[in-house]
Amino acid sequence: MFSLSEENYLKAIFHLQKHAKAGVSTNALAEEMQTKASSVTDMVKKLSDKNLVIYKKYQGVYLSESGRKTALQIIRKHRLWEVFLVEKLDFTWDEVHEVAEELEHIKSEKLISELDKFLDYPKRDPHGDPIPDAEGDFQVANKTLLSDLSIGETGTLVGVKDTSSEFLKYLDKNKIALGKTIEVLDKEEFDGSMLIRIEEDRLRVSTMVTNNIYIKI
Amino acid sequence: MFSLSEENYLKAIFHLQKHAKAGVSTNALAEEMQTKASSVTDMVKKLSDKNLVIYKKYQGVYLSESGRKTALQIIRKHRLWEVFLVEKLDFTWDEVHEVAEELEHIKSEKLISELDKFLDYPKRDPHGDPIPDAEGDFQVANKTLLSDLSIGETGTLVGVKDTSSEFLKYLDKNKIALGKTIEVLDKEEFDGSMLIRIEEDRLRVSTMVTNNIYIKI
DNA sequence: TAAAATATTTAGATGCATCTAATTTTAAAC
DNA sequence: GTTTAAAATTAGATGCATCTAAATATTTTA
Repeated sequence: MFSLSEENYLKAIFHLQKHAKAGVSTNALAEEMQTKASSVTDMVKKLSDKNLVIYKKYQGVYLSESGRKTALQIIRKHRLWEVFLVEKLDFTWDEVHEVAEELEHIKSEKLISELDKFLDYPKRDPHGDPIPDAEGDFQVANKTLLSDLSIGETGTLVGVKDTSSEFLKYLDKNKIALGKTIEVLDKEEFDGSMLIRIEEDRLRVSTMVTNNIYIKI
Repeated sequence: MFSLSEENYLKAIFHLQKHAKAGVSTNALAEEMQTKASSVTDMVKKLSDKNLVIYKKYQGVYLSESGRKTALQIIRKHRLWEVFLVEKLDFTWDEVHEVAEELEHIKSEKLISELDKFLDYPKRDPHGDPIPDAEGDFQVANKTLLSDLSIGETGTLVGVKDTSSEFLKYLDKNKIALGKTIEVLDKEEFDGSMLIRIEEDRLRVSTMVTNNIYIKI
């Protein structure tokens, strides 16, 4: 069907498209894919020939409907494998990404539908991100960044924005985990840092942290 | 570490080496890999440069110790994934091969050791083939081809040689499965076909069948 | 053992994904 | 609104795995 590289580009465009107002720029894609702008141009042309993206020279790139569908299927696979690794193989949430990056490219409809069933149709991956269903539909959670809460507000931790190993290990160390209740006790005007309560614990966290934690109020 | 193609060549050489008395020939490898002899020569040179095989022009190719180890690790992964697919994801034994061909190339030590644990350290795959351990050691079963049994002899079905979907479906249809007891009731001198008893059932089978079933007496 | 047949290797080309260096287009600054 | 800076594209090259066609070894056959 599609090559490894093509699938990775589609995924990258999908992720960048969410945050961008206009089309995804060549440079942004090059940064995301850890490659050169000229390589991006080449690949984007190929994806355009296959009608996976809409591309006009110098105007950035957009996913087509079929490109979006394909990207969502890859993301579905990635997140299902992450659930498998954590729930069945005792991986920690900071260890799953790399391996899932490989597993997501295995081509078998049956494999994924059976895996989904085996995991009992999970709705979210270990980082709180929604898992698209076979049709590509998924719940868009109404979530807020912790940094946007005011003093006195309380919510549940439903996801993380930064999924780097370093950040996740920091969270583990401080017993900050999905599903826990967080209350904002104080907020420092100067640097935006917060004093928060997580269940029984109190903790001061910087904006590096509060900007990467999603809360549902 | 090694490319997809390199890994597949190592595996192919390993399988052909078992049956061959001398080195594996270029043509045999080309046949196994579904490619041209010239492509084989190129790849074999590359593997030789990496000390994975021993190769002298026109003399065939042998796995080196490190090549053998690598091949066994790939086979280990392939067979563990097959067990997973059958036992956890409800695949049938004729459906697993293709998917396992892809899964076997995922690169993660932890993934495989955890999978092994999750499956409770299986010793054989769904076709009865032994699963090498992390060191590459595996049990060599004392098994005989069904075609080598004489009238009156009884044994247990411990493996299949042909793992094609067609053959496995034929076995399923006739309720011939791993672990079942088989008795040779009669053998036709003319064409080698046999009348066998499998548990309660009686069945006449051709040499196409008896040459592809392994029995432990 | 010389000729014929078969097997294997070499030489040169292709497609894919990538790169560097040079060019062109667009956006920003003055 | 030119000029300058930044972004994007093109042209041409590289490495990998493969191919075809031609050349060379080896094995078989007469």
